[in-house]
Amino acid sequence: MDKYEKEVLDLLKKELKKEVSLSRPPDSAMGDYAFPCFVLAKDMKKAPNVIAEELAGKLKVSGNIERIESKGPYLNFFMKKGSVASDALKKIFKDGAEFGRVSGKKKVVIEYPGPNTNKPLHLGHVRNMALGYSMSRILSAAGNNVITVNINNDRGIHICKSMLAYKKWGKNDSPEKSKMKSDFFVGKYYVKFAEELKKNPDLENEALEMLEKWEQGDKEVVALWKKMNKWAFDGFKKTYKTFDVKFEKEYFESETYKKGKDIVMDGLKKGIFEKDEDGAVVADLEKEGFGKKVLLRANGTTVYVTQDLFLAKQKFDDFKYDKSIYVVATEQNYHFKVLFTLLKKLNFPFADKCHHFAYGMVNLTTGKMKSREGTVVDADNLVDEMVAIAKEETKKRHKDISEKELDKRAKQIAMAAIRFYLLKSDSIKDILFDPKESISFEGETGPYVQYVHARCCSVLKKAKLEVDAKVDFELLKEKQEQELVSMLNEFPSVVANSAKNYKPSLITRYLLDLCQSFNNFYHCFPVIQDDKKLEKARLLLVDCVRSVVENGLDLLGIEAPRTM
RNA sequence: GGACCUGUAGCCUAGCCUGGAUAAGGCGACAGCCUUCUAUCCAUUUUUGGAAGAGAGCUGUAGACCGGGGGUUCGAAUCCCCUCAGGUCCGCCA
Repeated sequence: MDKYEKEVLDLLKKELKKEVSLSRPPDSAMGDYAFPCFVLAKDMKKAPNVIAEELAGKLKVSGNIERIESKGPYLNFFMKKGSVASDALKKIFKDGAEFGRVSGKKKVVIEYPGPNTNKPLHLGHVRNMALGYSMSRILSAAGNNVITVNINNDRGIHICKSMLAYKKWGKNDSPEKSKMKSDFFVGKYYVKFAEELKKNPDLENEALEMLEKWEQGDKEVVALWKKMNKWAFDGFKKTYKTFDVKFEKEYFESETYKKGKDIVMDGLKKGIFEKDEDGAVVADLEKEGFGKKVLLRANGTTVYVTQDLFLAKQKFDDFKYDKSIYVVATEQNYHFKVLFTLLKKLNFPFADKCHHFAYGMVNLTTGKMKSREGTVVDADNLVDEMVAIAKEETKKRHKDISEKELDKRAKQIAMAAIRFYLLKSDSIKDILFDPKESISFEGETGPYVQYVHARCCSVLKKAKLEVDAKVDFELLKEKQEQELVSMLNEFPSVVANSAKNYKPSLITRYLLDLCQSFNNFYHCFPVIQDDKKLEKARLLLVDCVRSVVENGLDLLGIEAPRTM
């Protein structure tokens, strides 16, 4: 709540002797705040529009309130434009990159993207990375100490499948020899396995045998595993660099998959879990609606959820977090519900600090992505393709641009297009990845927002005047200007809301609205002009828009270009 | 069989948590604006047609009884119940 809202509320409270809440009128021309009078109708035994009218007459304007009007059952408050603009723009100008950020000490651990080492990162991981990256920035802006961790699923039957295929058909080939990015090289054999499996179903058993050998520490199998995992990791590293993803700590399933047993045994002792007739340890989650869940197999080995129990505790021991966020697809909703329920049953103090940040699947226009069938868009290929298109578009507009500058701009634009596209809709929803639409540089896209930033920079550069906050704020009296000011003012609460609800899409949405509003203003009124006083005021406004756009894009992991 | 999620103009989405005024944006369609270039002209002006877009611009119009039904409420896209459709999951795989 800002001080203006408080001022209005105080005035109402004084008159009504009770707490009420305000809303926003649908159109800024109808006022800055509105008080719907329905809530008073019963007590006062009067029609809401009568109450509104009476209040409008009774309430005395003061302070920053300019006037009060009744409109039907609503009481609308208009604030003094000059003081709102003065407060907002001065603060934005002064705070710069800090505007919208608050300080705090809470520790948040965020885990993503959790790759499997049997294939390269694909479009699904790209959404994961875009969300994880942006979410960590948003949380950090909202005053959290954010720690990024990654869990590598580097062992298991799926890993053995690509290993087996390489062993059988790889003929000692290597990424270097075949001039392939190393994780793509590994992925090739995962696809190969699936193809061969159709002809020879027995391969499934061979892979299982290999897994057993791996678990027994068979030298040859472990050596192959190390070799192929290194290829996978080397490839991932390059992709992470493209997406600017870094981790404070990495966990490896190969090192933790046997752990968690103690936790389960302890739970068994305390009677939280039970043994079934086959000797497996199970948790009865019928009451919660999750059925019976095996935690230790009859042979005493752990399962997926057991390992995650251990990792949750490990992460807490490592970081003593206030919040632990898992960025994992919605497919695993059930798994995380079970995991968190188990943590609660085990009375871990961090049980209710865990949050599954779920995101929907990315489907292709051609159907569902299946890495086994090779119908995926790989992260690296996607980036390459987008960069190529951005290059072409940029070339069209700048005939004599240097190759180096072109590369830089194209990459900036391509990454913005990808990130923005994946962040703009609610993360819970499945999205359809339409390559054609995603590469469009018109409409609700990252490049559109970037363009506004470039445009602001261009105006500021062309103007001969120095930008400062010593301007006559009363001059910003056009509707478009006031709307911009009030939108800029909202940025901090948008950031807070976005962090609280884990919704990066609120930032994208806000930026689109702001940019549209700015383009409208820019189109209607000249900034650079003979009236230097007005020019100065507008320049400050432009600079504040630029600043907020930059801050907003930063939260999405998108660079704000000075030129495009 | 059970659990969870999603259904909003032709298409893609926002709003749902925290109920409030006319359901907001984008794509596509249609109609315009602005700038430049070009064609028509001896020249100017006007008109018209074409092309490109200010560093990737703007405005307007048409298009939705918010999947359907019921309930709560002064008031429901929003909350509750039922129902239909789509998706995902429910393994001693990870």
